[in-house]
Amino acid sequence: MRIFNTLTRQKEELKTIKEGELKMYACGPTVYNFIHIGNARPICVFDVMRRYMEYRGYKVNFVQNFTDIDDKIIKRANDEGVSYKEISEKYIKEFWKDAKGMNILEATAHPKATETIDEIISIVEQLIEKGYAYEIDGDVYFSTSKFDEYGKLSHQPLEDLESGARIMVGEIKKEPMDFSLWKSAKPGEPSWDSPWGKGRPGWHIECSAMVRRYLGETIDIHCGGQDLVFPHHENEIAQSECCNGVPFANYWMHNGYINIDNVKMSKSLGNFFTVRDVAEKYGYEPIRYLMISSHYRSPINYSTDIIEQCKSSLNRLYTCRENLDFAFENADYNEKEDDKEISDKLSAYIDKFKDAMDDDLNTADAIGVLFDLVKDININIIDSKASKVVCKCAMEVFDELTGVLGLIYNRNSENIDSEIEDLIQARTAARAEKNWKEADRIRDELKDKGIALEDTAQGVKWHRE
RNA sequence: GGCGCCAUAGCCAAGCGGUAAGGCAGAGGUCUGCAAAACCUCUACUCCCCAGUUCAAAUCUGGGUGGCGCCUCCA
Repeated sequence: MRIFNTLTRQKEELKTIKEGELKMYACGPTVYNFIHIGNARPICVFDVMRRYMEYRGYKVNFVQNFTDIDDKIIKRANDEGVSYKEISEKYIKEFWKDAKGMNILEATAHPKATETIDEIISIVEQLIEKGYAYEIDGDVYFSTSKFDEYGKLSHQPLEDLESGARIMVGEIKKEPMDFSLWKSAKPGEPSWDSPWGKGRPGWHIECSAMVRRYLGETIDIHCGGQDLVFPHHENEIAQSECCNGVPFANYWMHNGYINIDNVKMSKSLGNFFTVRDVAEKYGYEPIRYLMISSHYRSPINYSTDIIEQCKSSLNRLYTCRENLDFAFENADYNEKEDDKEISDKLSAYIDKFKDAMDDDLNTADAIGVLFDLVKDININIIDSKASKVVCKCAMEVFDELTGVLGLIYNRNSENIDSEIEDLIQARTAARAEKNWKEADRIRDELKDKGIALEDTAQGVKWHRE
């Protein structure tokens, strides 16, 4: 497998530290609001990465954090007159509702910043001890000029970064690019005891601490959105490598943005759509589909048009899978002469799929393979009355590939109500009598109940809309 | 100013040196009592423009044009 490494700006063969094992970390959301679809991108993309690596036989140790203490959370808590914890817990719960909706698998661990305070303090102490950090009135800063390699991820020398640096009001630090490791508590703010008095962690240090605690000093892949390259990931490297004296992450994967009218979607710009709102209108499945329908490093321009197209595309996949079930039920058990030939042909799609995924997680190409498979299934299985053996094989290949992408997960497998069953039977009877008017009336009635019917040579097929 | 990215049909999107995948939408047809689904055919002589390299370029090089991002919290 080759992946594009932001550190070297090229595609590299992925070699994990320990053969057959993968340690990956992805920066998670700051939980002060519902997630927007820009946040959904890394969540979906790296979920696919994790699924694919597991599919390829890796034991994946995947950690994704929650930033549950931060200026924005505190502000929101103050605005609503509740504790910061009420805010963070509420939005972690909402996060999971959306994540489950998008078929995101739980990572190995989902640590919270506030539960990693001791590890954070330990790293800050070590950084001060080694001369990389300094304390001023209860605040602790990292001294960027002490780390020669600062800027290696964003490929920007420190001097260039400095020219654009700003100093926030109230910050007292030695140099403009120095960043906060520990913030002293202002009156009324939540705080933790530390060697520098009461305070709370800076943003960047959390990830360094959670990586070290849950994955160790060096990990295989660190993932996140492109907007985290600088300063967040740059700072994580500085902290971790200065503290631990070993490389922090061997590979860095960064996903592209979701744009609105070609402009980056972000909470600060206010041009965002929450996952919840989009899901309520179109369902969660098209959101996931959208995220993996183009290469993870390319920008995606979001619009209602696009999400509707995704929904239609997904329908083709769902229909195929349903037809496959129907074909299997109605197939005869007898094996046929060309069964093996068809099965081998179907299996060939797996290799094509892997080729696409091995090339820097080319999910767009992989989806293309999936649609080729669908066409093949439609022609050679569903329309050709294939044997049960072949139907089964097609189902396995289909489920295997869609499973890696996490697609096709909300299938209606629940039993049909007896009332609806009666209606379908009544309609079948009407059709037998060529009473088309009554048959169509029942079909319309079922449609109103959300049940769509299809008359096939093998009988009536139904699905929920 | 520094560092990058992108430009492929009406829309979305692969391809990254060997003669334009796939999906959505649209048109016609097959099947059907009518539908639906599926299938078949059609929909980019060409990949923003101009040079160059090459037997061969959407793919490489140079120069334009247009759009975007990071350098401030952000996925």
